[in-house]
Amino acid sequence: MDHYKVCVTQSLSHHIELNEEDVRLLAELEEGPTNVKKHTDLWEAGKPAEKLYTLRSGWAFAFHCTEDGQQQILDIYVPGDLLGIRDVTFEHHYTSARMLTDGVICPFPTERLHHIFGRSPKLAMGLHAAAAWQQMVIMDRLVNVLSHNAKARIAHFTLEIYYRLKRIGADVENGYSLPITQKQISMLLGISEVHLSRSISELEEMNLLRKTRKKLQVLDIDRLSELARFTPERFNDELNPLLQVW
Amino acid sequence: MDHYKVCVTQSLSHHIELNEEDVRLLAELEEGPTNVKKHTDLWEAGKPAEKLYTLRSGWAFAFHCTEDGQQQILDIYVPGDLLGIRDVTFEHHYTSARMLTDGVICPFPTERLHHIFGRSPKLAMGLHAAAAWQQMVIMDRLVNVLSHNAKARIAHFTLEIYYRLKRIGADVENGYSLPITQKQISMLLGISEVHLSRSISELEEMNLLRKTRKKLQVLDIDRLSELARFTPERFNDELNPLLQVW
DNA sequence: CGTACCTTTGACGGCTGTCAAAGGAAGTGG
DNA sequence: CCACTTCCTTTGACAGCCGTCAAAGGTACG
Repeated sequence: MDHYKVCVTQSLSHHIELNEEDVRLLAELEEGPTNVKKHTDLWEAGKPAEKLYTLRSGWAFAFHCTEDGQQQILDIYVPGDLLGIRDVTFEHHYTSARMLTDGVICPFPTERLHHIFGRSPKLAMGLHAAAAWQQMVIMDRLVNVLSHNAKARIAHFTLEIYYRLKRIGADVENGYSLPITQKQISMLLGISEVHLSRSISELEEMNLLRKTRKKLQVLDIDRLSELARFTPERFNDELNPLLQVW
Repeated sequence: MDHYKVCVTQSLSHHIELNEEDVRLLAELEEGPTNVKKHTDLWEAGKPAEKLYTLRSGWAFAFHCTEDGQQQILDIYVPGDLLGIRDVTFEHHYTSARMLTDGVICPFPTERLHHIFGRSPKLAMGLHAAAAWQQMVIMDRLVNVLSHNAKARIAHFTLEIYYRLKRIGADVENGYSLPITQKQISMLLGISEVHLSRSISELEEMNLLRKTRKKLQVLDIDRLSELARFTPERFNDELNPLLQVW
């Protein structure tokens, strides 16, 4: 059986080793791949949390709507990410989520999660580890915003995406595509659109990176890492060996 | 059996309903309550993640040490919190953690977690839900920092602690004790110590809250909530009914 | 080809950071 | 119990990073 025909296996294989039986169980539970268009809503804040999704290809983002109609970007998803693990243990969605590009998703109905927990402790642990990994990324982003100025925040963001894409085997050496607007980046980083534009220009003049409308290239990873105090070891997501007992 | 003799039951009972058997299993696995002094280190960044802890009483915090010897506060723990769920799926601790006050903790060895996952899907789900709840709180804090100025951040922080303490049955109406320094609060909120002090004064002049050295009192919860765009429903942590199948 | 959206640039103001010092509160040792 | 030290909080002065407003230039899309 081709493991990667089951979408969620890609996400979980970062954390646990899957055997044939695990893959069979997941295949039973997961719904087939679905094509989704750019701007498709995956879920909406306040609605029941009925599914989680594997993002097989394409980008997506999570957001809040503020009362004045603006949307506050909260999170960004790249191919291979597991979407909605946070929301799915609550009765209602905490965020809304929408596709940034065309893509392929594999839905996984919430109520089938208890089959995972009931029939395969290892898979349950893998899911839990994936959630913990996501929490670490968010924590890392919080630290970034709490302690860095605009240029360092941009450097950190650049490297976070760089390593997340590298983790799923993408070619990032010659720049990676970044299908979000500067307005959206500015919200992720807590700075204004205008100041973001200026700060990116400064980083380009320093020869640290180069950004075009839809692409971002890392030019000097060492100086970027120093500026953002970014250590990629955090992204190593080996499961604690104390938990690997099966 | 008195459920609350097993510390971790208090934390998990927010998310799932525990029966006698669940409590017995947890009692088997948990180590007994231990008194810890103020300033005691619970764990250290980089070291193996060997235990998670229930904080039965007392306050604690998680932090990073920066190269210049400063410490960046990342998270704050109140009585009843489950400490280290994030770290425990990784081989090494991502953060350090230290007691803010004297307290009582119940250690839970990491390697026994697989007994939870192996023998009780419900408890495993409860643990997972507790982790997801913590991630929601962090996300909420990230949104706070991304979109609010100093005064609104302080209002948000005030309310976050208010509702977290209320959730565990503390009396918060007449003010709650807050055993952390303004320097530490300023790091949690991403503003300078000096500016924090000034902004608190402004909030006091507006009659929204009152802060003394070790106490914080909410005076006008409606206006505070409006200022911080804080909606306490997020802190309702009922498990998704789609997952309650046992 | 025209419109809508995205990015850049300029000007200006203000929120916030830094430096410095003073006043309190708490903890320590005699 | 008091003197002393240390830590915490507050206040003032000043600079600067960053937000807002506005408009122009560029790009994508129908």
